[in-house]
Amino acid sequence: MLSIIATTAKRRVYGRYLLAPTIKIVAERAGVSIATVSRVINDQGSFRPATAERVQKAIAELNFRPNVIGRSLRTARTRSLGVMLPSLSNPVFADAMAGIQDVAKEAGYTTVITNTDYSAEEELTAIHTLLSNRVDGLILTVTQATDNELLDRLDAEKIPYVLLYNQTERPGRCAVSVDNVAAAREVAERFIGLGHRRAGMVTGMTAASDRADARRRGFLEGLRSAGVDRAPVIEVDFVNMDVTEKLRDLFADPSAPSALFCSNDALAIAVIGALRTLKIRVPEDVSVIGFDGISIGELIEPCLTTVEQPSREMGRTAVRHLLDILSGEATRDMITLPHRLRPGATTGPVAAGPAVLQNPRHHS
Amino acid sequence: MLSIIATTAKRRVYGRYLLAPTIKIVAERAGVSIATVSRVINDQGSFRPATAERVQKAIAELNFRPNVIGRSLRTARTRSLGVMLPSLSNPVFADAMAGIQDVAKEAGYTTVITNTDYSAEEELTAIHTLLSNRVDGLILTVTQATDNELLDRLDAEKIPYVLLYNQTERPGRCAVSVDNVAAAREVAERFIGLGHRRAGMVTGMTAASDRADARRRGFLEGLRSAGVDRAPVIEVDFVNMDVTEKLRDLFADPSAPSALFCSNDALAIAVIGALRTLKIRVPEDVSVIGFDGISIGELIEPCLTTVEQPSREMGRTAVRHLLDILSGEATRDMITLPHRLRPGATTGPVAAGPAVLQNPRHHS
DNA sequence: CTGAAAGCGCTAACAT
DNA sequence: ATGTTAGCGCTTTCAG
Repeated sequence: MLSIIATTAKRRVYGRYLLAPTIKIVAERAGVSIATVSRVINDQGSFRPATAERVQKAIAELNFRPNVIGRSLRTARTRSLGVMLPSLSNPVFADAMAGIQDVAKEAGYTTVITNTDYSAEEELTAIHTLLSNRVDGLILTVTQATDNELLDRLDAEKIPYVLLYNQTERPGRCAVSVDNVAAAREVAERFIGLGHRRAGMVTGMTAASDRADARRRGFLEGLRSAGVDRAPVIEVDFVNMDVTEKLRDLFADPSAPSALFCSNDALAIAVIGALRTLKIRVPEDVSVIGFDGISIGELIEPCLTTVEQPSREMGRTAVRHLLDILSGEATRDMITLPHRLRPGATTGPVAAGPAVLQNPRHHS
Repeated sequence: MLSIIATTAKRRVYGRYLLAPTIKIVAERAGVSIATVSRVINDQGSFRPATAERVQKAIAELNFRPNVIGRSLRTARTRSLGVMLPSLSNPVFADAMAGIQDVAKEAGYTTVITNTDYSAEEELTAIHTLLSNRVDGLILTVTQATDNELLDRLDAEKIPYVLLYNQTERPGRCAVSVDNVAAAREVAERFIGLGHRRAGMVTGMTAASDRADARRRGFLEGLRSAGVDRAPVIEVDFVNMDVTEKLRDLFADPSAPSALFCSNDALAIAVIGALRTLKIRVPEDVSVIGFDGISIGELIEPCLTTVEQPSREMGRTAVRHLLDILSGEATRDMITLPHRLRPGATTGPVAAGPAVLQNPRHHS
């Protein structure tokens, strides 16, 4: 099966593919031992400049690239990081990934990436894959960080990881996020400040996102502090996009909200689109605030009011923290980065009359 | 330095980290040889069901994950694919990456990802990294695919790769893309059909993108076929965003274009923003067409007219093709996927009067 | 059906 | 300053 035909020492063939030169080939060509080649490659130990030169020459001529597989097997380190994110289609995660790469590349680490499509089940297989590949550490966004068997197992096995976007009070479980609860509270305060008394929330499946849940809690808390005790919260599965129907039902009610907080920007944009379909004007009839601060939000019309989180910087921070942990230089703690309520044009004062649909089912 | 303390056979420690169990530990626990464990893991060769059961039990109890590093070293295959893209911040590449992952994951391949920030120099180091990691194949978007030493070297070393987005006539250099020239020609025809005679193009650095160059050629060709021989082409470095100044100069001319083709959507969106700053209305004063079909385009106001390319499907196709090549089942050829001129609201008939700035420098 | 053993490419301890 | 050698975890002949 494995047909390695050594035509010459330099051109080894595996099936139809050329096999890359090894350290041994380099050693032969340079007339030194493989140990010396290794020393030169890694610039450690001692060797004469002249020797190094011969080795470098052989390396260049052979187009030799050290096989990190061999190195990893020997050193029990791969200099690679495993990244698990829900999706790359949502710019908030793509931006975070860009930040992750910024720092990882800089530090000489490779990134292996997996996505879960927001499924807790996929998380299991994704992590399994990453760990089979013996990544040195993990950057993870999980559906739920507080009661999570998977994370418990990582803890038990002492596998270094940093959560990204997730927020948890579990001691020793380190994460990089904004303060979702506080941010959502500010959103409520903003609505109240604009005179809204009937405010609601549209959230993705809270079961699939502890962030969404934290934002809901903060929002309701904020409303409550202002004496608003009841607020409709609708959960939409925006993969299947039943947003319009859910909103149609919501606004059929005469006491429908005059302000909507959406648990993320992608959702907010979908909501604004749905409201347009329902002939409900933003912000004249209903104010909308999103969460994430993806750059699209600034480009749509009207420009989206949102809670901005520094996604790229969060990615960078997560890797820095992970690398600190790997080098034993860090205590495992939570890092909270500052958010910012970014003003836009989807928010305004309460409308004179209610935004209720007269005959909801008749609107297309 | 390397302090492996074997407290028991099951809990080996490296520094402060637990070392994962090996096939040898599993073998001891199951009372078989490592060869048998290997057979069971890979379900090949023959073994008694009862034996397999004991092995599986040991695997489960130890939470054993086969070390793919060891496997890769032995088999000279990693079941990983290297992906090199200019950036993940541009949704067009993030979408392609999502497609890449769809198929790679399905086929049991891991993806290692690197980005080049549109720099040809970074391409060298990125590929070096990927190849040092001995990925089985590469998916690449390069600045320039036709005269490219790097690709020549990959060819010489018989390293399997598939280009994505790049389009080249070089035989044997396989790539997945749309027909950029034809698509751009259609854009010109559309403008002509709307009555535009003065059409221009805004393009990213063509040196950094053979796609941009192909689109420019097709566009000019299309105009020429309609008897329009001169068209301004302005190149902008949209990383540094000098778009507004460049456009201000362009529209200072009384014979300024009434239609602009932008070489990609991110640029088109920036151009529309800049035009707004300059008080030039889209589409009343100037029509705009982009390229890519990123989903943001449909959300901005006015909704962007653009050439849609099936990014996610392109990513999927690239991986499928690469896997075919890896298994020797494919000829190395180009795959052209269909594009589609997606209608939007940024295009309209020629305005009555010219869109020339009266006193350009005085506009903010 | 199972085990013993070689060896993938590399690093690092130990010689010299 | 350099060479020799063991062995990282695994697959795969080759024996039995």
